[in-house]
Amino acid sequence: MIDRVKTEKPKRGRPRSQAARRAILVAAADLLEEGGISAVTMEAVATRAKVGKPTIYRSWPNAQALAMATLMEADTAQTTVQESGSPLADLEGQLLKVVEKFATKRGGQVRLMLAAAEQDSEIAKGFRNQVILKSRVEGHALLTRAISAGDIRTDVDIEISLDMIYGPLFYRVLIGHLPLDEEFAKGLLKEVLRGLQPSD
Amino acid sequence: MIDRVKTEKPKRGRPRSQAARRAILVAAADLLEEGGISAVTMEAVATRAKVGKPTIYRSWPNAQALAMATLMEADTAQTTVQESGSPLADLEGQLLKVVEKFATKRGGQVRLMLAAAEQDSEIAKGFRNQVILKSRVEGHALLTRAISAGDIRTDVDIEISLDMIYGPLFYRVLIGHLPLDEEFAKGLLKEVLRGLQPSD
Amino acid sequence: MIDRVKTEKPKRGRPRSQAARRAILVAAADLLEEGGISAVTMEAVATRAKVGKPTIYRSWPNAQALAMATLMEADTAQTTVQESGSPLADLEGQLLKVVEKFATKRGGQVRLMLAAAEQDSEIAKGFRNQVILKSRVEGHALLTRAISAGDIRTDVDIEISLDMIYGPLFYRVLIGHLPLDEEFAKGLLKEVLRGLQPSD
Amino acid sequence: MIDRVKTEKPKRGRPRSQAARRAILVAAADLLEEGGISAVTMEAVATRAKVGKPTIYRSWPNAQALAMATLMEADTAQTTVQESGSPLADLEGQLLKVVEKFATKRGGQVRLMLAAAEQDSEIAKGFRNQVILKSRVEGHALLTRAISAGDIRTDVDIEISLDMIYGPLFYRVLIGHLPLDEEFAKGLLKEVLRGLQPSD
DNA sequence: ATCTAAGCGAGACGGTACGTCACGTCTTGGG
DNA sequence: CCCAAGACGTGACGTACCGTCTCGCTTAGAT
Repeated sequence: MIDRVKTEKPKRGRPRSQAARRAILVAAADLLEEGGISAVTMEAVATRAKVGKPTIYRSWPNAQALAMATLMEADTAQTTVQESGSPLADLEGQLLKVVEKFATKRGGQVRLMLAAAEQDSEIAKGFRNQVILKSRVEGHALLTRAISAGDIRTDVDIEISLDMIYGPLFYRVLIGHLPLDEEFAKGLLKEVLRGLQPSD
Repeated sequence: MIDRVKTEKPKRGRPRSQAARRAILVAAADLLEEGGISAVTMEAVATRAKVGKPTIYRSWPNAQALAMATLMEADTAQTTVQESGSPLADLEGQLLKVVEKFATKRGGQVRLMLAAAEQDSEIAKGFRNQVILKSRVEGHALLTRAISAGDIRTDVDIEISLDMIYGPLFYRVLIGHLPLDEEFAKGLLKEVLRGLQPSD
Repeated sequence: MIDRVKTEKPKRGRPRSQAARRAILVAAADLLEEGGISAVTMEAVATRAKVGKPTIYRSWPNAQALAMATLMEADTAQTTVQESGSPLADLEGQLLKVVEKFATKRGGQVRLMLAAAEQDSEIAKGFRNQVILKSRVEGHALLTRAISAGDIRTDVDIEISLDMIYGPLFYRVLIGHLPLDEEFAKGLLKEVLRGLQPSD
Repeated sequence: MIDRVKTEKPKRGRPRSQAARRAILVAAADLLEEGGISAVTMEAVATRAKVGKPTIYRSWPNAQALAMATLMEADTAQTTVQESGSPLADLEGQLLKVVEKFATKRGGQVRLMLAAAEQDSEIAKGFRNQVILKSRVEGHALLTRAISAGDIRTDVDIEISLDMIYGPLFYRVLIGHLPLDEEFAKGLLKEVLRGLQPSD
């Protein structure tokens, strides 16, 4: 709570209430948990947070944006990566983290209901980038390091490889035809790496 | 336990109008194309199809179900694959068909908005099975044939392999971080097969 | 009470008409009793009477007409008048009968909800004539006889007098500002007659 | 210091729009005039008044209540009586006013369709009190004054007398068996008074 | 120490769509 | 050849949220 940065704006008038913002996000998160994405209505959030609707609209343009923001908020705590060992070991570690994150009901199914959100709005893109593609971006770095380390052929298409790793994860989360668990993640990685490793 | 099959339905009363059913689906499809999933409202469909709302509700329980049914209906026209050549060649052919199907804006983006539908309802499952998993099921057969033909190692995990093939496709469709095109599909298949083929 | 005399023999196809009619009226009467006039819907009657809606429409043009017919039907049993003693005594007797008839909840309040029915349709007029004005017509005869008998002045306006007698009854039934009971009926008649009787 | 009285309601939130309320009542009145009571539908009123349906429901619980309120509103414009002359003369004046009010097609027939409204709801009672019983209450005062003035016997039952005066009026309005006009009102009053006046 | 602009909770506003109900008509197939 | 069953188009119902707009009040930085 430092945030004491000198802002250039004059910023007159009463500042936005941080308490209100927090209450809104908490209320939205509760509703999300209880009734899924469709339960996060402005009316319900306002009532539960004991906040006026305009106060919500001052910070989020519509209900969907608020829901996404709620999901992203809940996601920011999740950062710790281990960073030790070889790149491929790190990759497996990160994959297991992703599995863990999305294997729970509300951590997975519910938040991914949102994956296919209606529009290409800025907030939707932000959601995708932060919640869904973050791991892929991390994987990109790991894969690059693995190439440098000689663990992977130099001629692989990194983008395709990344999709081969992360695509199946979200495929299972979204479609749910088969369970998403550690065993699957490990098997997947093994199978993918078999094709990526140097043949000699 | 199970209801004894007394279901020789007498089928009394006036039968459902096929003309109405067709008009509804056409209207819904048009609206879907024009304004996306959120344009498929019962009111609009009823008006456009010149049909009473109760007539729609008699066949579909809510707007979302109708939208899904519309997508599934449009999907049944899908041509069956060629079935010539080797299993792996057939697999590539089928993959390209899937790409073609989802690469269009309305054929892809729009219909997959629905991928992450709200509930585990029967209709949602049907949608997933028919529209999303159908290709995967076909792929299963092809992969099995490829194993029999000796084109693929006998010890591969078929489920994981299938996810490695189809997962990335839907990953790109849903998240849209990179384009879904023929080149990607071919490169993906090549990379996947490299890991699956016998080492000799 | 028994009208199930010779319905045993099969009729090989044709006239179920009277049974249907009776079933409809019974169902309508039941619904009227249970939920008031607004409960008498064609759908409910058809379902309860196990009769097709068109069968009802064949006999009554709409739901309101059916409801009125139901009320009229129930009213026809009511005929017995005493016809003894002087005209004025008979008048009091008849008045008490009317009070009794409308003092019950469903016999009064409910059926008179209909008094102010929507239109001047033929059926509505019939209802008014039979259920509401029947007693007034009887009263007309009694008053005429009373004049002949010298119990009432010869110069009274009979129509006004009748309205003075029956108007207050329905006024209380409809508006309900004060109870409709024997005491009121007797007091009313006494007061009215005081003005009508010869002054000498 | 000054004890602040806290009796007033805080009355938070945006106040109800009087413009909307007026527009609704005007629209309802117009529809009532044009198509009778059944034309006063929430949809039609909302459309014509350019008002959202919930705005109407915020003030009236259902269509019937709105229709009654419309009639009552239209009734408040009613001119107060003259108040000069003797009580009995005043009574006649008031009676003629009532006749005038209900003799018109829309001022009478239409508004009295409502007399027998479905339920004992608060709004229905209010309607009865204001539109139908108001004149009776005024009549009560006049009759009491007439007794004090010695124009009427002291032993009459006032309630019965009032019903004898006003009952026939509404009887004719509701049932319509005979016309409601000045002549009738005057004749009625004369006949009633004949019984009420002192015999000497 | 005031002024005053912006934020606050509350809630009414005009809308749109919902899903239900009953209407009165039409269309089957079984008795 | 009826007639029960039930689907049809119509249209109003009353509800839920939407996103916007007053209200009368804080609140806190600028005057």
